Amino acid sequence: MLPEKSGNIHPSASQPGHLIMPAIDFAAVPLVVLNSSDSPAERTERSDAAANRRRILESAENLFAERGVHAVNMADIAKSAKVGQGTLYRRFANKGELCLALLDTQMADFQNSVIVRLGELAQARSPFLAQLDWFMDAMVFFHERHLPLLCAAVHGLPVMQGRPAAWVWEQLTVRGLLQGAVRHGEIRREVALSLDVPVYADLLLAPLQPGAFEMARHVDRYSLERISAGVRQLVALLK
Amino acid sequence: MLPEKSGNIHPSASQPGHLIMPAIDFAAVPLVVLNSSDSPAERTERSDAAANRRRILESAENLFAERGVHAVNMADIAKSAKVGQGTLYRRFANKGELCLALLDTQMADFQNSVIVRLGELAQARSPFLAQLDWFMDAMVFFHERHLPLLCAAVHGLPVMQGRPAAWVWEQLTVRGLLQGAVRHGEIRREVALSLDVPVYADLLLAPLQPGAFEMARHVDRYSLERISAGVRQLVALLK
DNA sequence: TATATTAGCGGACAGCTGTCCGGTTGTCAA
DNA sequence: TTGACAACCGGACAGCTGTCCGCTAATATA
Repeated sequence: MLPEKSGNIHPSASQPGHLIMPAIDFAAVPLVVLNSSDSPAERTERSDAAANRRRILESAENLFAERGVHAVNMADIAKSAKVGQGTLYRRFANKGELCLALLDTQMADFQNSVIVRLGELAQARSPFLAQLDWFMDAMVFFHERHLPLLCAAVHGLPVMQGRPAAWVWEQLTVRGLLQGAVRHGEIRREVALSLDVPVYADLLLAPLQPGAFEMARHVDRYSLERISAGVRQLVALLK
Repeated sequence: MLPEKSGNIHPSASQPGHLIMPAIDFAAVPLVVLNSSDSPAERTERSDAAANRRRILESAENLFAERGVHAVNMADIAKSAKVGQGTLYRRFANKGELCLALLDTQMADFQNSVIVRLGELAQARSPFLAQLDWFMDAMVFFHERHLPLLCAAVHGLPVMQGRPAAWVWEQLTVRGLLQGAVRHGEIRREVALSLDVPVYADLLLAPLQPGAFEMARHVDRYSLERISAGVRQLVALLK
């Protein structure tokens, strides 16, 4: 009767928890990190279920690489993973969630490189805006690389409830770097006074959203360099 | 045999041609307009087909208003319009195209008000950046008003080929105003030198794309005023 | 008005998505 | 080790989307 007895229905979609979340307070150090995985609150996953989840993700990755994301449907994935459709849908409520789960694993690698690089820049006393400049450039290339999966993810999600974990991380990172720039006086005074940091962070990220990015790349045919330069212009304008 | 004998397969989706396209050269007057409708090249529509199209759009609009866009499917619309499904799909290849067609009619009204207002501002010798500021604000409220339809449109489009006419108009208008600002020296020199007008136009519009806008409104819960202020900040930063 | 041509029409249908439910298997406590 | 319970499994199925194809009706021509 109680609909939410055991928490979320599809715990596994984002369960592996590769993604490392920045801490709440970015003021001093923008990338203090928390690892949300292995949360003791969550019951350990049954071994057969874990094996199935691994096989599903592997199969999906292979099929996507073979035929392209579009040409693969859930039944194909289930068959290739030797799993019933019901089982597949238990773990991933739809194709969008599956894509997001795959993205999470890719994103984890990206995150590591970002953390390393931002750490270096921070140690070299690089301004926050320089760090943000580098980050946005890296993001442009990362989104390009995973554009098909990103598009399939948003398209496959029947209704967007909440922001996927990967995008929360991006958002928090940009906010943190912007906030750092504000506190360190890297932004010209008249702008800093009226700057809405959370909103500006989203304005920086909006062009990288699948819809906008797809349009820019495949309709307007902008090069990655041109897009990156444009986005980083938005950073430079704050100086 | 020849697959494109008679031009496009679904001529009626955007056929009514309410949308008024700006001329190519925005340099002097940003909103010189061309009306693409009643093109003599196109064969006149058969009367029964025209009646059906009108009934389909009416029915869709009513059903959407009654139950919400999500809860209405193509079969409902066909039944309500007293038309077979084959007929419905002949005019609108999918729900997304139907939504875009409905949006076009809404957009036409919006365009008229924009043209009037920008004309007034231009006559009062308002700077281009002031016109752009007003335009972006108006756009925020317009997109808010039609957000469900916009979301359904992009979601219902199986694959995005080309930019919908309505968005081309938005893009050209922003580009035109930006270009005007550049030519009239309204932008500070060091920015103007490196400003990529087409890309910057898309950066201004990206936050209004359904995906980003939906996120800003319903996940981050930013008010319209806050979003508008943020977007207009992007305009102000050029000064 | 008669006829040919062509666009339009609509029901049937195939493929895909996401759900349901009876049966099965792992996990925990005794 | 054993029993009880919860989680898991997977095939069947219902709903929706988009296509196909034979039939109908409007338009052009004589």
